[in-house]
Amino acid sequence: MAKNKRITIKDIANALDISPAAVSKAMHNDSRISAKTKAAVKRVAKELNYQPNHLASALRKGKSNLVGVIVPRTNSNFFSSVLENMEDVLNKAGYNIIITQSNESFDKECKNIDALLYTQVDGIIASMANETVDLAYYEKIKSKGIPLILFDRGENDLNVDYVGINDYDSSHMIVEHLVKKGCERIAHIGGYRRTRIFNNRIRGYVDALKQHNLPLDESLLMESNLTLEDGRAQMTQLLELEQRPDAIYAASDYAALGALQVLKENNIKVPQDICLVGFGNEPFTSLVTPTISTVNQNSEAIGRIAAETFLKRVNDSNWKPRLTKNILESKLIIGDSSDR
Amino acid sequence: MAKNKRITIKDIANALDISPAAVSKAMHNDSRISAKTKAAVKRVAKELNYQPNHLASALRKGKSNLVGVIVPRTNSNFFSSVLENMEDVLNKAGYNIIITQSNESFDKECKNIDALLYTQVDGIIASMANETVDLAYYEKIKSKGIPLILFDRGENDLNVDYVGINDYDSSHMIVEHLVKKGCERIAHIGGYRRTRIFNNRIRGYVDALKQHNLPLDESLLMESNLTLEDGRAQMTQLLELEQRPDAIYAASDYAALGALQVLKENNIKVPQDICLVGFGNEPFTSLVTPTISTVNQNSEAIGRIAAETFLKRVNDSNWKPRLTKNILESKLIIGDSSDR
DNA sequence: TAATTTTGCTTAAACGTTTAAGCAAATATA
DNA sequence: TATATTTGCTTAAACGTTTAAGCAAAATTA
Repeated sequence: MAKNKRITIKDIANALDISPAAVSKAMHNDSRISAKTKAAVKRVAKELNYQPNHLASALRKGKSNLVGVIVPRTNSNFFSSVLENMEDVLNKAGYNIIITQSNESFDKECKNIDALLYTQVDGIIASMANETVDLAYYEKIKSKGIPLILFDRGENDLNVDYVGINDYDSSHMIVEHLVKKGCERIAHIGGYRRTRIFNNRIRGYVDALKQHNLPLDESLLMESNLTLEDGRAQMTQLLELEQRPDAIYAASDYAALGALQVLKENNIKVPQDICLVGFGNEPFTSLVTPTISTVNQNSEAIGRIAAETFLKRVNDSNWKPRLTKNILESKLIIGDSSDR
Repeated sequence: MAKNKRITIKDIANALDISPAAVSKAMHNDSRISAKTKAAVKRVAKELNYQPNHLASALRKGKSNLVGVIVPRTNSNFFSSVLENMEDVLNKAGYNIIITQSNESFDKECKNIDALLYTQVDGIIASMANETVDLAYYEKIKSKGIPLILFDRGENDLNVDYVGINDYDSSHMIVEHLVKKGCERIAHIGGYRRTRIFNNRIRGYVDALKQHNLPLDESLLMESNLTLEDGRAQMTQLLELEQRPDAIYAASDYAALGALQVLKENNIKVPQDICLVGFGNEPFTSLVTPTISTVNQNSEAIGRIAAETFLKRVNDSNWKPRLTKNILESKLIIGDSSDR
């Protein structure tokens, strides 16, 4: 087997004694090529084990059919499900995706953007790292004139397409659920306000309390990175209060799990003594005892719609980027941790 | 801002009234270009916001500096950790990675391989889908003359580099641990034998029993896909036996968790009545009650070493692929589920 | 001072495609 | 039968880089 010799369109042309142009057209089923030639070309291509060179065609056409995707990390159920659905839609439209992880680091995110632009992707679909505040790198994407679609972790100031759930409403929904269960001192283990989605969750929490005439106790509202350890620390702090909360709403399932561990260690009954709700529908929420109430973020739809939005934009040559929000329904999944 | 006009090396050349070749060389710090010209080129490049075109340089150089990676799915802790470490090593060497998911489907895997070859990746690092038996597509990679590195889920018959842990020894280690805890009827909820790693785990289990003079009871050795549901079903089946097992060794943490749920539902005390060990070190093993004993597969090292192996192969122009196994140490993590 | 080497560029071709333009032969139309 | 149209190709240029080869000017050596 010829190992180093790459088979090109020219080899096929030579074999059939026609021009490379004819081969190219035959491959693309050009109407000006005879059925006979097309068949011959395809036969020889298969015989020689021809593999089209993407680099050459992309260079010539000025289009790579590659879409760059940036996610904080792939290892949550949410992101991997988003990716799977995104890939499905894009593959069917002839695109391949390049997945990169920012690991929540701003630096890494910038490097990823550079690498993707360098690879000449036709567009970028991204969920921003928690750290990211400076938007210059994202502006760089826009200035290249390729579509930029944000999902889950977005930023209004970029004025691009956004796909996500309504965090404000979801928060509202959770508080409402807890109030219905008779809770009156609801604590919120939230994310940092500088991240839009966490800010919205906090706003939803605050407004829902107000609506139900519950006082806002600042000691019950805390910000953190929402890791399991953060959840443990914040819960410990909450238990030290003179007036303990009767419900915990954590803005991530990991933080909720941390809180649950501390509650169990202190022999506090969940949900009898304290109700608990998380956010994100991580698989483990249904695996632990008690199962944790949580919010499904509709990852399938987010992935699909983000991909479809990209396709719409890339096919509309005179689209000018502007803030276009696509807000999807989220769903409260009631587990044992708040079902009393 | 010029939106559609792409800045090329020619624009820089024109601005400075030098040749494009000089610009290219200046960018690459060629020793035959004066420091003055280099500085000017870099200044103008920054001013014009020049972005090198990867497609053109890759085409010309016959090297894309892209590595394709195929994993069953990204959403396990194991694979995302492998990916993170792989990316780290490869980025530092000037490579970017294209991650694709097979979703355990043979069809999808073939499509992924085609897409990667089409994108002209310089090599492929893969962990095979469970479904994959036919190796023709992997042979296709080899026939292109680019390095193919397998990890975790490999296949001896392909005769390429492999990085993974010693599943046989790990199994041995688990059985030994259970025997030490006084278990005598150890069941194995295993994967299908046709997958090499699961076959090795079964062999390790069987041989370890023999070594400890324990009888091999065929009703205690079962094969499945190792999902949570499989774990539940198999555990239920095991409880129906006249002679129940006193220990369960599941070849995946998910199956172990399923088993644990059934045990708890039947008020069987773990580890007092039955010991339980899983495999894979999924995060939830340390989150549930009792924590599940499991095996750490050394994902960081696997990722790093797979990447380094690729670099070695790609830089050695007269390397001929042959079976080269790099077997790493695994580590038993003893949780409450088998610590009695 | 003359010969040699080094420096700093330029020219031109190449990578593998695609595509606009063109042209002869075959076919259809008048 | 003469003209127009369609069919089925070919030619050549282009996409944006890199690089081998070459050449004049400057610097070094003899």
